[in-house]
Amino acid sequence: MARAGLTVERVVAAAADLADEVGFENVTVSALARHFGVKDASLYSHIKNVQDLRTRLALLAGEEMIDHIAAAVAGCAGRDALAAFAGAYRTYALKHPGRYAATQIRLDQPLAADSRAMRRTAEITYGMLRAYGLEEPDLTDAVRLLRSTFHGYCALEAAGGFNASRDVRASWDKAVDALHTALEHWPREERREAQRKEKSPS
Amino acid sequence: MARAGLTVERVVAAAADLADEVGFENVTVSALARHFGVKDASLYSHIKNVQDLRTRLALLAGEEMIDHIAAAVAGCAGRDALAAFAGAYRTYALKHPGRYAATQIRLDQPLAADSRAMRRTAEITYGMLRAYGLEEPDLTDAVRLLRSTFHGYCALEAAGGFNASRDVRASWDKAVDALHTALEHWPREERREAQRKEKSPS
DNA sequence: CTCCTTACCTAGAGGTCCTAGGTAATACTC
DNA sequence: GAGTATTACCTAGGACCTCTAGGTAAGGAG
Repeated sequence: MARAGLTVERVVAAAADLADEVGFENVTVSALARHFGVKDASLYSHIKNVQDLRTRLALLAGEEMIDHIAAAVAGCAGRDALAAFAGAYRTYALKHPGRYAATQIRLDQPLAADSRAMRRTAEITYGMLRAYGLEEPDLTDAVRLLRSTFHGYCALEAAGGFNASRDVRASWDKAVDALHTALEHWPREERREAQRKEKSPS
Repeated sequence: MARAGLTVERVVAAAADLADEVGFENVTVSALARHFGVKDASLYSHIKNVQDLRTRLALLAGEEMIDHIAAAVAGCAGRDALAAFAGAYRTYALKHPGRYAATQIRLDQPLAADSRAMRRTAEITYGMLRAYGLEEPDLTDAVRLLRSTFHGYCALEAAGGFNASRDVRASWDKAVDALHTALEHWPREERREAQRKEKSPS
């Protein structure tokens, strides 16, 4: 009986491909075993359990995605960096829906939670935003806004949440423009007070 | 043998509560049957299959959520309406994580896809945005931006995606402020051209 | 060529989804 | 209240999934 030559890396890589094909939630040990022409029990010498497989897949996808984004952002600043980041983010999410879904699961192992990919993502995001001259806590607020919008948009688009009446790519570009505007006119305390006074008599 | 008195409505309602307890993806026919003290096969006279159960749950949650939002937005306009919408959205999503997750699944039945809840949500959202004087296609773009940010933020927050270093509620308020700013300074074609000229010599 | 590691196996328990066909509790009719 | 129709709920069983325990054989190291 010829061996399939399984290793953790090959198993996780195959799981990633499978995730992009059939969806992250449909990545099953059995399906993976079928893909290798092997019994499911055989995979348990390489992975601890399904949870373990998914965590490894999430880490792989996280690394891949931030590499992709970092390459796009390199050498850009300000609005260009934002557009590059956004474009690379959406491209990856749409091209690799299963891997992208994997990046969104909660990693309960605290060791995995601050992986290299996590730290790099934070670095690049905060670095990109420094051009807008924000300071804490506004910087964190802005990061959360960007992450939310990017993730929400890609999740909705991938789930078919947008009807086809308007080009989805065009809306994305507009959203990125709007975020750029929001970052440039970031609401600071004095602005908000002023606006509140302005509208209070109404 | 005393009957449990099952009906479709009771089953779906119990599924909704179960979803909020254990998460939408963990709503299973078996668990639901256990909750009623009944064999799983018995539920299949009330629901077609798991997919059917989830679709019904999604429709229920969608109705509930838009009712909650509509009540909050009633009588507000402009920035207040946006804040009320956002607040009600996030409140519901955090209070009913399972139901909220249900609202995000893809409804493949075209009949269910434009349900009453869907149409009401669209009405209320577009109505809220009319105060900003946008026209198509910018209106659709703005709706997509709001949906994305709201959904993304709640999804990330519910998944524990934000660390506790900064108050999550405060970030949310800032994000809503930023969206308001973005809507007021919505990037129109002439603005973008002007900005492009402005920065092109750099 | 032997030994050791390990890739892969069989067997089996337990959970989930779902169908087919049956029994009994309720509601409806007279 | 007796007979009838409806349906809530049952048992039995197949298919697929996760995961454990313990075994066999393929490959490399000496």
